[in-house]
Amino acid sequence: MPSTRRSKASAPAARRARKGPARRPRDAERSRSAILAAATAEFADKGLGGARVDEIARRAGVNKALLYHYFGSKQALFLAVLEAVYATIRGAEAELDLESVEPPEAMERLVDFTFRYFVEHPEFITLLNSENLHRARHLKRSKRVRALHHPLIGRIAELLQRGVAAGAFRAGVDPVQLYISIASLGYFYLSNAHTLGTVFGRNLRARAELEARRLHVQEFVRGYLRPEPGP
Amino acid sequence: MPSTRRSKASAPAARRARKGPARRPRDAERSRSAILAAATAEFADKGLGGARVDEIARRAGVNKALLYHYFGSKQALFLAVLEAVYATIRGAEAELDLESVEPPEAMERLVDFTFRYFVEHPEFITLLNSENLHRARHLKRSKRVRALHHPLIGRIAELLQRGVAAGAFRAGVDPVQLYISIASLGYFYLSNAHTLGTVFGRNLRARAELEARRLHVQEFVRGYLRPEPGP
Amino acid sequence: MPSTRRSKASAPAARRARKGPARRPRDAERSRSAILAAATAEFADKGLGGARVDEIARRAGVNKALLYHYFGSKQALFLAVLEAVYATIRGAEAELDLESVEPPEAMERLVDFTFRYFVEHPEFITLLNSENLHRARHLKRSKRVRALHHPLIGRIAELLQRGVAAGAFRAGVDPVQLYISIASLGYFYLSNAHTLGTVFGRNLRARAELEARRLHVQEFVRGYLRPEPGP
Amino acid sequence: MPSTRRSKASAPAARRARKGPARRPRDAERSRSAILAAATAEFADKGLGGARVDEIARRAGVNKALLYHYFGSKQALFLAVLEAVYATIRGAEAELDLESVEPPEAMERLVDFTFRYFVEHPEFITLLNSENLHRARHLKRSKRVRALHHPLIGRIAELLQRGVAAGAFRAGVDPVQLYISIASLGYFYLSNAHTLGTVFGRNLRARAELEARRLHVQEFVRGYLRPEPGP
DNA sequence: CATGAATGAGGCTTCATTCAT
DNA sequence: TATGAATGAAGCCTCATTCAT
Repeated sequence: MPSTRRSKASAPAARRARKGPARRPRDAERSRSAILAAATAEFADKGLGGARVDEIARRAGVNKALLYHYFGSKQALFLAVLEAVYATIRGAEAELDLESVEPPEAMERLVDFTFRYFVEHPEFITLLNSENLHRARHLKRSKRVRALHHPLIGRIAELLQRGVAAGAFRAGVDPVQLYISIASLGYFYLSNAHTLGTVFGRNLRARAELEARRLHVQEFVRGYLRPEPGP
Repeated sequence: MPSTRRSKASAPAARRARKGPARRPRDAERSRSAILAAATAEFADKGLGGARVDEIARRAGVNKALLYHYFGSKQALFLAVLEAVYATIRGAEAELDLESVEPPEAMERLVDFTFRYFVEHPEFITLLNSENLHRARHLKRSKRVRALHHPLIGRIAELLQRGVAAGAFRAGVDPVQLYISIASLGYFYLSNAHTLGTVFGRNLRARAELEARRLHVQEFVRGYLRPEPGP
Repeated sequence: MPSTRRSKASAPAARRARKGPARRPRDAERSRSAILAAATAEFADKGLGGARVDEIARRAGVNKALLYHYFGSKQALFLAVLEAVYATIRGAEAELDLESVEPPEAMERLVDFTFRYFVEHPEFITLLNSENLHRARHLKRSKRVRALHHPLIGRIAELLQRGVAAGAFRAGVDPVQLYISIASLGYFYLSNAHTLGTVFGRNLRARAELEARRLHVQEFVRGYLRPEPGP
Repeated sequence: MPSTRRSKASAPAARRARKGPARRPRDAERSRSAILAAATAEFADKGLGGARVDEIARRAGVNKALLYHYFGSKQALFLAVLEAVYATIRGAEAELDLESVEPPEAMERLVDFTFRYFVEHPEFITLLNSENLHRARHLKRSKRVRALHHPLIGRIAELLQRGVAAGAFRAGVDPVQLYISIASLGYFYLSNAHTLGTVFGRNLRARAELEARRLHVQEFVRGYLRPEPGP
């Protein structure tokens, strides 16, 4: 019949004969997370457009069809990846315990965490760049993501208040602007490390360069937040 | 396309008759720059991977084969675009005349120029992001680009020196780090405006938001550069 | 670059080396009609769903991409085929010259033409069945097709009038109903020849059976059109 | 699906305890007929090629694997559907009791039944069209189906004889041809209602149109069967 | 200089079917 | 009896690139 698929043949025997603990154990949860991990890597490496569904399935060790079974489409998978990486960074951030130390140290912690997180999670940067190229089309469909960011701004606002009250920080700083600036100083450096490194003739991902940058960023934020000298 | 085509058979004859060997000496240049402009727009809009050669040719009003005739490949065209946008921004920067004003004002000019340039040239941001996704593979092949950046750093270094000497700036600031930071504060805000806007629930490209950001960046840089209070 | 295609290699030399008059002579019109012919055959053979674009391109001797270049999509190609077959049958019908003979003979001509056309153009039947399975979705988009059918009904109406006036036909016959009935008697027999042949144990496409059916249809229509006997 | 599933673990135990070896003796039958009903609807809606096994299982509220357990393949299921619909129409036909009324009325009943059955069972038409597209490949494998049609022709032959004897019908009519014609006049009208409706600009499935067609068909058959006027 | 015709090589997605429990 | 997990084999469509004129 023309419009129907032909039947298959072999392969199951071969699979059964493999070694030990059965490679694909019909564990739905494991398959799902393998796909998500593979997709994160692939999307981070090549962007949404450049990523290949074939490659994601291969990396995950599953059939392409299973990927569609679980996630529906390449784009839906991309959104799932975005939600996952956002949840991860915000989750780690939430454990910083900024409330229990003095404002200057708390701020230093936040700056350090942010910079180091970007260094250690380059996928975060490429994924967000890809999403921005697409004008946040996917993220806008997500309800989970916005909820993740309210607490972050709340904590920064509180930290600023404490610092002002203690005479450690200048007054009048918008917490959203500040957070964006803190992120900027690390994000842009890393996101654009290849072009900046090329035009300035430096390897910005070298260990010493990274450390120098981290200190510069710390000093930059600290310097800005210094209170105005009294009259 | 209609506007760039001449009527069927008459024009070429007229052309050939004009003045000897130079055949249509202007049209070649015009086609070339039309392609470049179209490519800039298309690459900026969709990234390198997402851009379509068909679409570039269509926007330029020329045949696809002509595009290949002039540029050889999509990637070579992309590099030509990158070189062009770098040349443009560095050229504009060079006209800032930072040397003829006091250091604080010169710095303010530089910060303002950088921020406004990014706002007014969104293509610059997307193109660089695309090139970074590809690990600056194209730019590394370019000899012209590195040469463009030497003067920039030199001028910033000189400006810092003048400022320190005048007691207006803190000492010990690396001009490369500073330039990267100045760029960061605008670039990241704009490059990630879609995702940031989504997660923070603000339209970061609104006129008022842009102005607020510009002032924040100015203050951020100024605050950081303040000299340490004397003992 | 991940998101771009790799370059090709050979093949053109092989093509040039082939025999005589260059198989693909860059003749747009010829390619178009080859595709249309191949598509007609393939759609007729397997239906819209069962037809394979690959197979159509193969039958037409062109690349699949060219097919998309000319027709846009499988469905648009299907509509082009439908329009072509409708135009063909209505065109042939228009040449019947029903006006110049006596009504009974004219009617006989029309019935004969219709039956024979279906016999000789089995693709017409399968294509229409396919389109009906899809609820005429494609045809509804066509503006050309409706215009083709106005004249047909007009001519049948006129023929009926002439026949009634001459005392040869009964009065009060709706030309649309009549046309549908004439078509029915051949169409259904042929469209369902496989199942009818199976359940009745007869080969309905055998020459003798076809001839018997044709005569039956002629007699059926003639019998129905006989005027009521006077009181 | 929810309504066909029992609560998690309790039900099976209760079942097993019921009365020895018969485990859930009714559910098997119920699943089977649910699948058949779902398949009938899906095949009728989309044709054999367009129907989706997933969708059939979903409509039936069972797992796809169960469908394969019962029917073996999509094609075998299609044949089961065909056999079922043939059995249904022939069964209904058998109850017409044509023998107990005068020939003209009996014929009218047959024509009416046939027309109305097609109107009320559109699935019958699409299923047969699909099977004919596939050249009756499935039906040919069925032994049950041919047996269903012998009686039908026998009864029509008998009816014709009675009618001729009574002077109500013309002589020399082949019962198979007549049956095919009766079916034609309704089947084609309905099978091709979408394309005919489109090209003639009428909604042939509107109630009034259907009634007009039914009367036309009645009159068409009656008119044809009128005896020739005596000399 | 310029073009329309043509194509090979994928890319995303779907689907009938089987496996392990 | 019944299921959720898994897959090989296409199917439609796109795209960078080349050819012939």
